[in-house]
Amino acid sequence: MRYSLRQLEVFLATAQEENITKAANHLSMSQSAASSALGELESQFGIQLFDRVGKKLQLNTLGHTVRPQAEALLQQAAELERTFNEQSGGGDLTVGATLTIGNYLAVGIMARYMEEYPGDRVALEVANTEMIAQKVLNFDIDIGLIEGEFQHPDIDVIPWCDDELMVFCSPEHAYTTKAKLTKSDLLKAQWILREPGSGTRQTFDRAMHGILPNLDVTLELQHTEAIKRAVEANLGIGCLSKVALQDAFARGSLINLSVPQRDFSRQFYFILHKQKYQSMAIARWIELCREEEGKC
DNA sequence: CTAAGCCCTAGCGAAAACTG
DNA sequence: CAGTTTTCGCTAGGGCTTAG
Repeated sequence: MRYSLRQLEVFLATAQEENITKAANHLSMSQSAASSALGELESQFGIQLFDRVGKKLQLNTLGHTVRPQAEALLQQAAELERTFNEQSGGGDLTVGATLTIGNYLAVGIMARYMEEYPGDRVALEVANTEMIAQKVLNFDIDIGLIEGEFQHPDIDVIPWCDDELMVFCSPEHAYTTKAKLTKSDLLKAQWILREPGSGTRQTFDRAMHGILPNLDVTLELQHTEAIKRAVEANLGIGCLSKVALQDAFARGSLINLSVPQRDFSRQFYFILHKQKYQSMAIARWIELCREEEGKC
């Protein structure tokens, strides 16, 4: 073997940081050792994996090509190591999720995962779809959980479960007496919604096709809990995913309103880097998500 | 089979070289 | 000049070879 796993670690850390010093810190080694490990790997095969542009190390075409393979190889090596250690658990996992999924679904799944594999850590990063996808592409996270459509040539998008937005109001609101809301009810209402660009808002806008510009949006908030509080205070009516509302409906602090003529359905998806090695940890995580599907 | 010696590799710190 | 990478000399540890 003309290269070592350590050299690959240095290569990947450098690819991620675009900086040998930071990569060395990341790996808890001296900068010179990292530099020589990378230099060794390149000189061993007479290749260059980075373009040295001034002070920056930028991944070149060859570097981009081998990065996913190196990533996969190290993942497998880590798994093999775990097997040697007779810890047949899942392994550490970094999950990215959008706000709704992160707050209402992912935490429960994390708890089950960590209960199953007490030694393993799961890190959860909550961000918008765009950020999650970027982190998947950069191998920063192992798997992304997103709401709404997404497409990228390097990303596999796998449907997870169906979701639905629900319109709701406070128990004191005049609409609680209505069996169903009509178009004019929707137009007369004061809306409290998620901010534009969020997956929830995308679905809402799509559902309100035709009357969207005429809706009275009084408040746009980035947090689902804040929206629920505002609606509870009877500042207007809201529209959020059913997973965020089940508790409040059960308690009676919020009331579900029927809007039969509008399609509020959507889907949650897994997103994975096409070239990333599918570790046992990822496979188990997906399994647990599928088992949790009933709660969506 | 074991122990001693040799060699190789990875890592470190310091200094040089390079760039913006 | 400051920040970063590369190079150099040195050390420690591990693995391989060989003599007994």
